[in-house]
Amino acid sequence: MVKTSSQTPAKKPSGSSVDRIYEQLKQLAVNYKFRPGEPLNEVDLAASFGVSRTPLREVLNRLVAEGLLDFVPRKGFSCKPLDTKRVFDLYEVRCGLEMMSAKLATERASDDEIEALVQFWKTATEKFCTLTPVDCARCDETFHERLAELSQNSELLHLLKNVNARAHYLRRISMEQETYRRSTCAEHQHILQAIQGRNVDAAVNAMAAHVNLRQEQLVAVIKEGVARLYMS
Amino acid sequence: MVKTSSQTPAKKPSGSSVDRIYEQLKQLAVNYKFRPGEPLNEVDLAASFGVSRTPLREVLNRLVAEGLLDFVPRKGFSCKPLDTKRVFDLYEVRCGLEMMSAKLATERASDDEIEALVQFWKTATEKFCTLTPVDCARCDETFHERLAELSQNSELLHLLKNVNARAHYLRRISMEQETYRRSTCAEHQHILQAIQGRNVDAAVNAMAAHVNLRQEQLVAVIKEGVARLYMS
DNA sequence: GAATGCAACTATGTATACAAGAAAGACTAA
DNA sequence: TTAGTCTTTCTTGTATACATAGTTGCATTC
Repeated sequence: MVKTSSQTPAKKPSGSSVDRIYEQLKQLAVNYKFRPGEPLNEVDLAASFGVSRTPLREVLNRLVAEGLLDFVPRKGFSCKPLDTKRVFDLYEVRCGLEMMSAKLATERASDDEIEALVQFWKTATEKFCTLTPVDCARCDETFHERLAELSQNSELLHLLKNVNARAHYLRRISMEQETYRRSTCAEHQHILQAIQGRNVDAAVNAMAAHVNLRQEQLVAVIKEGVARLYMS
Repeated sequence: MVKTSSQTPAKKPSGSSVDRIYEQLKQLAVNYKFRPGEPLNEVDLAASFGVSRTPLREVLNRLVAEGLLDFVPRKGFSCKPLDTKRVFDLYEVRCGLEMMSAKLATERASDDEIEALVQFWKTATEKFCTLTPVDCARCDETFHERLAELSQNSELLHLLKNVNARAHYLRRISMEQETYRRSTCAEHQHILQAIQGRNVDAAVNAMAAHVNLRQEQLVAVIKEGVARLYMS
């Protein structure tokens, strides 16, 4: 059972319950605050958010559809387990989507849009190595999602955001190694250079190399990572 | 308002309500039995399924997360509109996923698995041109999903199923032109030959050509299709 | 001591009631 | 007539109650 940030459930401010608890519960899920496979007790969870089971279950159903939780009828909701195969598959799909993203961004983004992203990453780079792994992960995520926006394909962006959410915890693990924090900056710059040069193949290859490196790393450290899940 | 198949809501057989109505409602959504943008009245819809609003809303939330319906707080659920841009984006993403699928299947499927798919399509081909457009669409969908299974990547398969569901109605439109029904058989065989020859590039290119052809056709006929949506 | 069956308990599935926000309509005033 | 506002009605948001399936633990029996 996870404690929510506020220990006093007696507050119910603005906006609908569903809106409020959706984001909170999603954060708990993507950060694996529940142990993999852990069954979620609806009554306890609802109480910890200060709502009834009805809106909670609506949120849980959404998260199941997004692939962030599991559900078995008459058994209930549970945290999605993480195993090597799933990590591999997730990153393989991510790689494919990111390659599309790089290709389309190179073909479609305006010079100004590219320049804005370059500036964003230049600013990020300066502080990147001083950030916590969690903030690095978030920063990295933002970079990739802003890049996907340049593809001008909202369906692609949506899918990539979903995959990124599911890979969020993995990205955190990845960013805990200083080596990878450091190489991220160079690799992103490499990708950006290819896009600025309007070189589709170079951009796609740079992106593929970037994601594949993480995939290999993650599959390698996943056992340690999974072990750590059980400690937290 | 859409009438469900059973006009007598007084039956409640086995299985949970959610399980039962999920599939039904999904079919209504993917076949655009609701007009694009049409608001869904929860009370009426629940009554037509013979259930209360609680399980209905759980299903609706799932379908929103799957991208099959829209939702605006305090306004409710509505059918997702179809426009040219969305069709284009959807097929562009589909193309990318199918190319991944073809690549991985070529690399990973066993000879037996490929042979089974070849046999499946040989059988399908014989009756394909005599089928209704709806059955053609379903058959085509099955082919692509079975191919995706050979990629041995369940995340890819899951994403592709989702995209296929959202494109289901478009596929039906596509299959209404006899030209496209006919060319589908040849193109699928072309893809299968490349996979059997373990020629990754050929398989990917054949798949890309296959999907892109539909994309172009659909973007062209989408106005007519959308008009027809309002007639049905 | 192990296994089977019963009983109490726990958690999920669904209906219903009520609260509250939006929409539609009616009435008044300019 | 038209704009504006008030009222009524309809729809959604959420809590709660109850039904039912699943689980646990204890007792009885072999």
